[in-house]
Amino acid sequence: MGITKTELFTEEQNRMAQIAKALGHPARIAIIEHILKVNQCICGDLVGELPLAQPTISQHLKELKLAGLIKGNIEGNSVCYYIDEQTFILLREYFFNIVNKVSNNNCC
Amino acid sequence: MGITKTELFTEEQNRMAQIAKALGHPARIAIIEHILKVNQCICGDLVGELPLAQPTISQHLKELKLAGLIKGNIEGNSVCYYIDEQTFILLREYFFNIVNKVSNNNCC
DNA sequence: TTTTTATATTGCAATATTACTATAATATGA
DNA sequence: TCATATTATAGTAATATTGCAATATAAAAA
Repeated sequence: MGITKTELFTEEQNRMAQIAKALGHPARIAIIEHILKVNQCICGDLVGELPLAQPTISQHLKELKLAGLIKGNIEGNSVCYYIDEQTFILLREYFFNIVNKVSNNNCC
Repeated sequence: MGITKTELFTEEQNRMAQIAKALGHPARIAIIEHILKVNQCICGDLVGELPLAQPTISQHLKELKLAGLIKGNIEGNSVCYYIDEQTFILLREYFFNIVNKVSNNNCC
């Protein structure tokens, strides 16, 4: 099939999966980490930084943006990409709560 | 192509992408959340809990285990799955650091 | 206006993922 | 031993992802 049965899960579960999926590629992790390092950047910077073709990087940026991990501001003929802090706060909280919960458990 | 060029990225980037990818499906998020709720469970519990067939759930469990998000102990003829805390601590730290870094930035 | 610069989109081929049925493997209980 | 219970694996079909070349779009510079 190859199709995910999203209708069978909660909105929150689908949202978290969407975010995680967007981070589920090393190029997209590398993009996030580069933006973190330089604060903000344009697609061309990443083309110089990563060993991938421009259309490939543009596509990865699109997916990161769609999942809400980055935002883009048009500045002249280029686009300034930067981190969407809110989404990473959500991730921080999510895993903070999980670790908290697990620490209180005793297991098999 | 459909093939990820893992050799072009660092070990850490590939590792983080691997973990995120494993969480990038609502069924696997649902599995993690169910294990968190009941502390530990066997595959059969999840078959009763999620609207997916047994082999599908078994496959998802395998991927979660491979990525190091859960562990499994054989107990008789069933397998007891539970959260691998260390990996979630890694995730907590990763996003904690990102939010910290972003908060200190001022952006476009 | 024409050219250059920067990014996005389209179309494609190779590969990966998802979910299932059927079946295998393994341990437990009668 | 034979049947049952539990999980895993193999095989398959439908769909998604990845990465690129070619091209389109749009703003800036000449």
